Amino acid sequence: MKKHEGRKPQTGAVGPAFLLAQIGAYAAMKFGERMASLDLTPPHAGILRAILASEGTSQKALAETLGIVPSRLVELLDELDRRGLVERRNDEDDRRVYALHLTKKGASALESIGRVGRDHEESLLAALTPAERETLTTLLARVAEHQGLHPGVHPGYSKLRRQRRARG
Amino acid sequence: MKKHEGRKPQTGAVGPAFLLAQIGAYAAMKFGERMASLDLTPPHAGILRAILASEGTSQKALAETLGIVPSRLVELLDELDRRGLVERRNDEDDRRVYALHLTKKGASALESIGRVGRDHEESLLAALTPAERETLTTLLARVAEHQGLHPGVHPGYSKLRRQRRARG
DNA sequence: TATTGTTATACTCTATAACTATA
DNA sequence: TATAGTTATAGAGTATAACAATA
Repeated sequence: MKKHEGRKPQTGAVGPAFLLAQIGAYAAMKFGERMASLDLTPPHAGILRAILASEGTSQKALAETLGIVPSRLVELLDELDRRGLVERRNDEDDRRVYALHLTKKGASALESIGRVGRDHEESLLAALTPAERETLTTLLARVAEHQGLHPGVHPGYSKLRRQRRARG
Repeated sequence: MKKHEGRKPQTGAVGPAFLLAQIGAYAAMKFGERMASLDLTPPHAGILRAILASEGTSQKALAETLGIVPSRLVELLDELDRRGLVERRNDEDDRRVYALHLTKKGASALESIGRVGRDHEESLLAALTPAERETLTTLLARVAEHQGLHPGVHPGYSKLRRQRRARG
């Protein structure tokens, strides 16, 4: 059976770069599903984590850290605030800024998020042994670091997806 | 050594699942940038690849394969058609359907996409040795297969991102 | 005059629903 | 009556720009 005709050119659809994009999108989607069970979204999780990491931060600084635009952060915080997971405390020195804090409820939500995240991870990597997961994590961490990705900051597509189509 | 006090709760932001989502989004974004230099988008690349893999397929079948909705495929094909990369040939037997084919120009574009993809991969994995890339690819392929992801089909977020927030 | 947080608005992407022409 | 492809419309998500209060 002549084969050389039907052979497909290598278009990169099966290499590691494609696999990373494919699995990454899948992982994000699955995590979103699990977050929905807590009535939260992945961005909410990132905000709660970031506030824990630097209690008392301002919205400006937090937006900077997460790589999102302040106006968007407002709405996300509105929801967390409304549900009593975060607090916007007035800053005595500068009355323009809010100091962001986690409430008890917020800390507890963060623990639930952690559980959900571990379940998610377990399920996602079910095909691999513990040693293999270790190897994978190490390799991925090196790639992330080399690319200058900030630990714990998901590029929600914020900054970078900028350049659309070149010409019309 | 007491550990339980100062330790930050594990929220899963540094584990492999998060790294996969983070790097995956980054990889998709970077690939999109490179595709823009060809005045194409990642979905266009997927369509060209899929048509090559099954020349003469119908829009319905292609939409099914790619996991996108027919109405969306129309617009993407319109652009590729307008630019002479694909052809919609009339099917003799059933005049409702088009048989999709790659033009010479389309095949050539696909080769450019392949080059772009290899450059992309090289740049993305620059931190790893060839042997490590091999290891990474193998592990990722096993994860993808175990999760039932179709080779070469990016879940553009099509199907799955469905379930929004639970309650309002 | 510059800055923090907010509101109003616009744009992109993608899906659902209504439509046409064939079958 | 059902199906392939198309057009019209709507929704989610995110950004930009204008704004009010404070510095």
